[in-house]
Amino acid sequence: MNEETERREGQNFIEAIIEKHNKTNKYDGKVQTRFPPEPNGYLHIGHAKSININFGFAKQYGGKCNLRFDDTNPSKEEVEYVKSIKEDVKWLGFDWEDRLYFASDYFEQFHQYAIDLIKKGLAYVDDLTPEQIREFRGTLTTPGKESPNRGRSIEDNLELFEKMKGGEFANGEKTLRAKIDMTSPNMNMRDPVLYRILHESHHRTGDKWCIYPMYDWAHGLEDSIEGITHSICTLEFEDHRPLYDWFLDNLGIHHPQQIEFARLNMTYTIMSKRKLLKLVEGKHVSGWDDPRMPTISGMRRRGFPPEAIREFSSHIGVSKSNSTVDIEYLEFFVREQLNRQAPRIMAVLNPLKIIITNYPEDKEEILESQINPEKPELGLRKIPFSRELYIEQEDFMEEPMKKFYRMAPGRELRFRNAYFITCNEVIKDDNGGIKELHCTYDPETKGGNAPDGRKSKATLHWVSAKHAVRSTVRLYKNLFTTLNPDDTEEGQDFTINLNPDSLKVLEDTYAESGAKEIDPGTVCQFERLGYFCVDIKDSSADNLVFNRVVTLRDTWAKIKKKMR
RNA sequence: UGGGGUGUAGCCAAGUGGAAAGGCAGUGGGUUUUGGUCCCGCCAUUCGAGGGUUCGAGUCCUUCCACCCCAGCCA
Repeated sequence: MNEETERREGQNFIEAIIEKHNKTNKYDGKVQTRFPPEPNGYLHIGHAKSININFGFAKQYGGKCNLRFDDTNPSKEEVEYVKSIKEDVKWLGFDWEDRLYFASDYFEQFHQYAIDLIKKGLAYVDDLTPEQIREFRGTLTTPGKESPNRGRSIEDNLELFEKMKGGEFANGEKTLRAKIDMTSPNMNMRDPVLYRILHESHHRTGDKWCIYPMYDWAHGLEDSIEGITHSICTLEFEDHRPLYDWFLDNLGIHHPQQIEFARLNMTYTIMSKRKLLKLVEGKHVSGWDDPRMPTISGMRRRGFPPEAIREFSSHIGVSKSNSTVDIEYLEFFVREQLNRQAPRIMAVLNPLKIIITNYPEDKEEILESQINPEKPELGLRKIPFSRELYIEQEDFMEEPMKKFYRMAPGRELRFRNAYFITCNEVIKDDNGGIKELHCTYDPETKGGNAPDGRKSKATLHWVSAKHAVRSTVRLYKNLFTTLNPDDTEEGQDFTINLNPDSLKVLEDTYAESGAKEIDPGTVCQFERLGYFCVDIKDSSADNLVFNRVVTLRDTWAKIKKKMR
């Protein structure tokens, strides 16, 4: 086996490349990466994968990762996006320290490099219209034709380029193009445009420029200027690599290695910024940070911990195969993290009233329970108990089905942290609906244990009616009903697959009194139900609003489903 | 019918000629004051398909098939 390409098990292909470079000293053992978003939208979970890869490899190999805004197109980019991107990267737990860069900071250098290329006879000013350029480019199977302007003298090109820069031409009137090969089977090599004229002001450079560099021209230069060693991007740029290399080789400047990996796709999720924008503008969601959005800000608001997103990102791996990760895999990491960190409380989403007929009307007790059984060191919380309680409607069946071992007439079972309680009577309303349950408690079982060793088949959560905090709970489901929202009939668009039930709001819910103390943005576990996050925008002291992050794993739901 | 990529379990993904890692999902059991957590067991005689080389092939050669990307003055 070749020493230099030897691979460690469990290693991904990028690590193999980096370690090979380190061994051969291609970059003096250095690793310098960058995360290069265009500020034209909010970051989403797919970007999180890229962020994790770029910052992760830098850290893993003792290098650094820059945050660089690739702001070469003034017509699409906005400061609002710059702000949100910085916030999101930071929240995810990554630090670019003092290395915050903008492509627009390099415009002057790009311009110089363009002049170098012209002087080398490798770039020319073209007068062709956009339509003509397209015609001359040829097709996938037929070669292109050279522009009649391709043979202009270096002097003419220099002069015309200067005039382009000076604003003497209208938008689209001229371009600067590289002189490569109009017959290349790689379309990117058919004299790509380096500069276009855009009389528009830029969010950072204002009206200083009216010519703006194209991605292919700018990106390698940005990487080169910053001393990037490994320029990691997504698969669709694979056939841009020859061009990336061409520019850097012909300029004779520092030449990073471009490496392409497969972007993240997830089931029931749309990942294109353009489409996410459409959801926002079409008011299908409340904004970029709607908790149903796959954006970082949406997930943050939903209550996904950054640790979970990082763990997810590193567990999905890095490869070149186009894959779609099951959204449940993300939820697994969310649960795993939240189980560790979330304080527990009890809350009832669909209340059913219980009256403990043998419990004195005016009596109240303060019971105790662990804040988080995974972290006993956190201690106990206090929970009030009284004669009237609420339990979950789902936890009672008048005629219990097989394997249902929650509450039913005549049954005794444990109310969590409280008492063994027996259901004696079902009180109905005029329509025959269940109004309330009359029960009795066993005072000997305080805390939830029977001194005689009696067992309970189930343990229910409950809330004291008089102490409970009435709150709003928002239940979220997948935003789309289809595995791949882009799968649509001819003439339809992905919004047809929007899930009408992706948001359900419950106004009549009751949480343990301690819920009032929970800070916005904090996630707690509603025992037996799931994880809920106090909404950072809409929650207030007099109206608590919870977002459901994810449910708990629900074995009972599976059993029910199987029996049907 | 040009060029560039990718095919290993339901979903991710290691494996780079010498006994098919791991995670998720699923499934069976144990513990449990959350039908949660945790713990243990099971879950690919086969790697897109065929042919070839080899003592030996997921790995090498070859033919074929499927899927993704490219014809912006977007990134």
